[in-house]
Amino acid sequence: MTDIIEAYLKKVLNQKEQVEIRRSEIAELFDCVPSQINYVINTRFTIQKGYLVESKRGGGGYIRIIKVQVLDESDMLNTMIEVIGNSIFERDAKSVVQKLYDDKIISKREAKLMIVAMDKSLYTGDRVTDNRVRANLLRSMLANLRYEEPNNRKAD
Amino acid sequence: MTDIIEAYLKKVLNQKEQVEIRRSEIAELFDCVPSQINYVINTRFTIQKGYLVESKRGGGGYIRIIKVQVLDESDMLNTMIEVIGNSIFERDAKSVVQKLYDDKIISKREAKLMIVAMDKSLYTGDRVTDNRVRANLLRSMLANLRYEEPNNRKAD
DNA sequence: TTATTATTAGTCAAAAATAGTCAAACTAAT
DNA sequence: ATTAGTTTGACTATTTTTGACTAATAATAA
Repeated sequence: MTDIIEAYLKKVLNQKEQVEIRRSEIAELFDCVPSQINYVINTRFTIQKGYLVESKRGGGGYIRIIKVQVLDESDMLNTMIEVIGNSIFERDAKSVVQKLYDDKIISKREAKLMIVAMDKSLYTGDRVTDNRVRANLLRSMLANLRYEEPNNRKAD
Repeated sequence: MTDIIEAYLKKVLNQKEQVEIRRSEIAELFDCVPSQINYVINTRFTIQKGYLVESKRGGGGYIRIIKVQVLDESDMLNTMIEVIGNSIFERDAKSVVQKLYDDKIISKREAKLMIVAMDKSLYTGDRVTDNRVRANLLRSMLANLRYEEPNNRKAD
């Protein structure tokens, strides 16, 4: 069943850059429970496989799958994400950003944006919490740099 | 329905600086309850998205939506820093970043970096703390942009 | 001028309409 | 037999829609 739904979605994505579905409709179409759709998406449309997923709940809700291009620097970024782990000092975080800039993975403006966001003074004041939140932020930002969206995609 | 009404109002605002409506008329036009109009305005025409709303009750009452005019980039950044204040929700923070992107003050990559950094899931889990830290981060990042040379983007 | 009524818009919370999570049960592959 | 992958459904979270009630202003009557 997962394979069938995956194939269906990929067929659509072969024609278009993105596909937008209503979860319950697809579930009905393939006669399965709605959460099956989440399973398909979580296992087959991951960022590693080159897909980005957005969704909205409530009236007019949807799930949108977008094909993205995984960039060359992805491997290096993954390595850095691992190095960051779940806690990082301000000093080390700034070094990571500096390295990205030195390696020309990010622009100067991007580097400065990221560096100011690593500053201790912005956080809670609790060292353990702060290092953890900082790591979360930095990892998320790096993860975001791994891919590029098609530029004709519908704005949200 | 919300999306349809939003699109309608934005279309009018594309031609003019402001739009003035009679709540009951628009509700009738789209066949919805009047308070739906308030919902659209409260969620789609916020100050974070660059709109001001004025209204009057009673005979001849109206709702007026005004596009906020800012002079230049630095002015816009200062305005947004004020709007952020010392606490901001994820949703509103993302609106602010989106607005800066729409106005071409930041690039798409910069916008994405900032938007992922606003995500609730990265913080402590305590709402009050998180909104405060998020505001600190966003204000710092915007303040930083004031002193940078404008980015030289090609085509995003 | 003051009080009353009519005409608007605003607020808030309940209900409805979505999607997400998680773990137990099931199935297939080794 | 064991393990990994899949299916299912109960429960949760988010967003929109709806309507009863409230508040403000204008128009009218006293």
